[in-house]
Amino acid sequence: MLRVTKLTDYATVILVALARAPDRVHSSAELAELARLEAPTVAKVLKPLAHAGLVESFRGAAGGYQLARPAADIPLIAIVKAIEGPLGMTECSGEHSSCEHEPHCGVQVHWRRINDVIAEALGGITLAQMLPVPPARRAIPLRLAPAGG
Amino acid sequence: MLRVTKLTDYATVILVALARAPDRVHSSAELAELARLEAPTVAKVLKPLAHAGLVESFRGAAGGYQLARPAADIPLIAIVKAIEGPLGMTECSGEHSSCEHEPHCGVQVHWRRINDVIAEALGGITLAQMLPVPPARRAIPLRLAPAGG
DNA sequence: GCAAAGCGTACAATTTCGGTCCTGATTCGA
DNA sequence: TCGAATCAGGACCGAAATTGTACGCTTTGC
Repeated sequence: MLRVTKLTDYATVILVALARAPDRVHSSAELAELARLEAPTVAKVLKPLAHAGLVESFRGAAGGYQLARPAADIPLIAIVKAIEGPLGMTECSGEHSSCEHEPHCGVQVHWRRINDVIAEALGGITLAQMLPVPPARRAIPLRLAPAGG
Repeated sequence: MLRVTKLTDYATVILVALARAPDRVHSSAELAELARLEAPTVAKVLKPLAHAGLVESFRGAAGGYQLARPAADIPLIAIVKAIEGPLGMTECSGEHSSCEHEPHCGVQVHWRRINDVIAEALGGITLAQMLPVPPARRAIPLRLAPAGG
């Protein structure tokens, strides 16, 4: 387990589709086709993404969505946070804990550090690194290190 | 979100309690008191922990549980796996994926790598690091400052 | 004014999680 | 041998989150 939700998974697929044509505006219906997902589901995912400022939305006829920033400037942690809210490995590792066991728990401070470790790991991966590699360049090993290295 | 379940959280608390007296056998009722949890819940957590070989169980009267290994040899990833099963950030990042979108998904290979990064992060933390005070130095009063580096 | 497209909300179905209980199996002591 | 203590394994139920869908409203372009 320890998994992200399907919505977060979908979000990455949709954002990858957007990142492959960053200059165009895609309607949610078009994105649904590209990502092979149901249109209402795509719309549902795009809303929090727009709220978080990861994509830009254009209303009205010929409207749609577009990446708000270059894919290399969108870390994975931002996507996860946009869909699932702030990272919190346990009840008490978030901002304000409501755990009654806190006084005699003794592990919450450690979970907070683990939280940071995970966040750091997710922050080191950008959307650009999720893009499919062109077949001609597939021989180059994938790396999780920040882009530019 | 991206959180572990409460059961996993409980498991760390219970294991910490065991680690503070590694030589003694604790009944589940005793552990429930130490961890301030309900006895049935503690029993439920201990079962998969014993299955995973993290704790040793002794049946019969005067039976109970004991750490199977030193706390320093129990990485956090083992606890998470024992309670929640194999790590899988997404549907398709596990061993065998059942995701129908896989052919045109293009991100599953990246999620697998992310999976590894998280596993590595969780593997670098041991139960010993979750202890409030090293057992050997229990006589020393609790201090907020780091103990000598 | 009309159509296209996003926005917001609400709702039902499914799954998972959290917690409890019950019935056996095993070991120790009288 | 009998009984008590304790773990083992499973079943069960309620609560919550996830998932997917639908409806009505607002904005924009022609």
